[in-house]
Amino acid sequence: MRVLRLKKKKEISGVLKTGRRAHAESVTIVYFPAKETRAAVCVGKKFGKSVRRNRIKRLLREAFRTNAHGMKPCAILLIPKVAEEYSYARFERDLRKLFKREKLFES
RNA sequence: CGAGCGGGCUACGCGGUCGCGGCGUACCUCUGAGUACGAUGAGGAAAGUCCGGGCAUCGCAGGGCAGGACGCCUGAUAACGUCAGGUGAAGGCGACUUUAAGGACAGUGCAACAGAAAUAAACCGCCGCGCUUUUGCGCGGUAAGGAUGGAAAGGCGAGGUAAGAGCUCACCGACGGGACGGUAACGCCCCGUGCCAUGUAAACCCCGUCCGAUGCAAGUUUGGGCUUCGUUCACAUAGGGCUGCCCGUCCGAACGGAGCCGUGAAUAACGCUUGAGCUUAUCGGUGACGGUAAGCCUAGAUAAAUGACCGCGCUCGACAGAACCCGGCUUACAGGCUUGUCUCGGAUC
RNA sequence: CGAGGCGUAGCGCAGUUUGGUAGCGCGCUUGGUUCGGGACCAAGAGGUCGUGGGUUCAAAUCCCGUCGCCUCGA
Repeated sequence: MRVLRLKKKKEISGVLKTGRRAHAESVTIVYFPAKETRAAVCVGKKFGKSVRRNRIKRLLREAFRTNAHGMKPCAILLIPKVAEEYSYARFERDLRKLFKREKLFES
């Protein structure tokens, strides 16, 4: 399935204001119920140079994409935490944990 | 064999599954977009933004001052602060490397401390004369020696002298003139001048050359109509425009606020990738580079696309991600491959 | 994309224009004063001048490169 992206600044700041937060070891999510599932990844300058930032975005995006099946539709922000090392396995594990805890799966 | 020097190339590869950007074709359609297939999709530095240009706009912008950049010569180039070939200088046994390398009789400034003296001369010395004659004092000559300093009046040897001194001579250096070679920087040879005068222009400056400003968030198109108010100006003055200023020149209109309806508004499209383009061959040139022919089309996103997992191989993979586009410079970088009538040392024939 | 500024002792700043000695305040150490502490007085320590080159006899200062931080404009 295709994951829609969350683009507009208004929408993002809206989610940040009114959304619900949940934290894990490697990532924080902020979400708000919506008509369709739309996601955005936030990686600022503090994470390093562009190659490093791109790497984080790709890992996180991929982890979200492969685990977003059967989710309740919502607008969601994915915010990684600053760390020495980033791996796909850790992002995937933490995202699954968060989705379960917040009961975002429909079934 | 060892140690070097110079140049060039490359930047993990292959296969499978899932996924992303734009493109083409086909299909469906609720006109929002979607589905399938196909080919395609980051770099040598994409980086830093240090230079140069294209392109765009500012009413095509002429002159002067100010300001900035550059600075051996010749060439290459669209242009350059870049590159190539040379000259001089410095370093290295050498291959070779480095070089902001115009001007200090146009002027101004600075040279701390030390030292007698820093652009001007005599502290200790040395020598002569006079006095005294144990020491020494005075006058004069001198710049060889000592001491200070980054720098002390060309260097070194010989002659010469009371002691000395380019005072004289040879060699080297400097300056001036001439011949020859070279497009030139300059080289080399000959002759002359005993050489009245330091360093610093990455101090101000002088000379020569060049520079209009702003930058793709440039800019173009679409999206709007009505009412009302205000400011400046149309003889001159004044006002306005692309830079700090002045002169010249151009303009007849330009700008701003409020309300109503309408409204996607850091929005959509264009700019946006065919270009001083790339590859191969060949010709000219020492070379940078240029000419000709054939072939090729090779990212174009806009919160921003290259990833994840599995398998195999090896040397176990560095620095690092296009954002208008080119030419350079600078900086970062695991390694691997390759090359030379190249250099030095050792051994052997 | 473009423009500008800063980096000096543990902290906050002078010194850079015009090159020769790095200084001020707070803090620190030692001594004095006090019954003791504070305040005060006296003495002292402490700086690769962000970093790598260059110019110069000599560089915190002049020039070039580079690193980090901050601010501003579109």
